[in-house]
Amino acid sequence: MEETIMPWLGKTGKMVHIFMADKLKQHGLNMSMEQAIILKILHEEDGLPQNDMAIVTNRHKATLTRVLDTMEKNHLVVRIPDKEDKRVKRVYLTKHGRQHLEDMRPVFIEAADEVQKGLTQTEIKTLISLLKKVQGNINLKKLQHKPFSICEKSSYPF
Amino acid sequence: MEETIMPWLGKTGKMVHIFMADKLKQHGLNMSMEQAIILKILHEEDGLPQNDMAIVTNRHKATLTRVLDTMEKNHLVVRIPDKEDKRVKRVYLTKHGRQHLEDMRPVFIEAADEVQKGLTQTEIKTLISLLKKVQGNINLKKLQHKPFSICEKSSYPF
DNA sequence: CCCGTTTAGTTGTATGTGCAACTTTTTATA
DNA sequence: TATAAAAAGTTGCACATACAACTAAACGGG
Repeated sequence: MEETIMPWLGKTGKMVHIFMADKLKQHGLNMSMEQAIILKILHEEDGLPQNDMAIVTNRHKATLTRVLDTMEKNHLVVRIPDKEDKRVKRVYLTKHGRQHLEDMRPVFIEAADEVQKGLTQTEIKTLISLLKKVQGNINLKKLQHKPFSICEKSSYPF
Repeated sequence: MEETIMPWLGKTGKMVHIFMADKLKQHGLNMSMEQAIILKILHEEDGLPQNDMAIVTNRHKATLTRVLDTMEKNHLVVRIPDKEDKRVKRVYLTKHGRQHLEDMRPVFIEAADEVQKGLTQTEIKTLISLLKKVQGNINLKKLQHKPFSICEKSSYPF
């Protein structure tokens, strides 16, 4: 009666995050989930401006600055200034970053199988549909200054 | 066909977190979601050992140490050594912490209404049921050394 | 009862996170 | 066109997070 979805969404999301981060480590992939997400975003659309990446990943632009600092230090991505707009820096995958993404793929497929164990295809579709509905209700004005179609992307690897 | 629930769980959880944190700030409540969660846990069972709190909240015990440092500094909780087991510190709500919890209640109720807008009672029940099923599949060995019934608690305010 | 193992909690280190304040560049408007 | 406003990115700061290594206490098998 009184129960809301809030605690379940929050806790499940956190559990998935920890579970995936642990999977990466178990497979010897020295990479945080945050970095994995960024690799995946760039795999779908290389050369995004940092600000767009912040919106897609629901992170503050200052956070992106520092995560990208680390990733650039580790040669996973490169920042290249835009020629049209000198304020913008576009982020590109390196060959090294592409390789890491490839190495992660089987890990995430295995993880998804494990998490979805016992769920029917119908249940999976229902769950995704309900989560989409919830996302539609959440208006994050602070992060999403512009109505980007990009905002609807999944921002999670595989 | 190929689509998995992973990205939706991850992104929705993150969006809910940001949304709630922003709500707290909008209402002038100077408190992180992490601290709000801890207040709620203690409201349900005061005097938990730190290690149990780490398990309930899916956080590393070292993380708990530092969040509790901040909260104790702000007089929201107190740590009291257990008399039976001198290793254990039990955490209790202060009157100030209880007041903050009371102040947060209407904010979270408002937030839940907003997030659940357009969902029927049946859909809400279905969503929660599916999320429970998913949680059952996720075995976080690293954090949950012992089989605590407490692990199944919601660990999210209201 | 002793000694190795386990458990609770803390600390060092590195990264992730958000906010405010800042610089540089672009855009809008008077 | 000049100037104000907005936008992209960075930096200082405070807090959150995980892991490894540590201390202290409890446990357990001889």
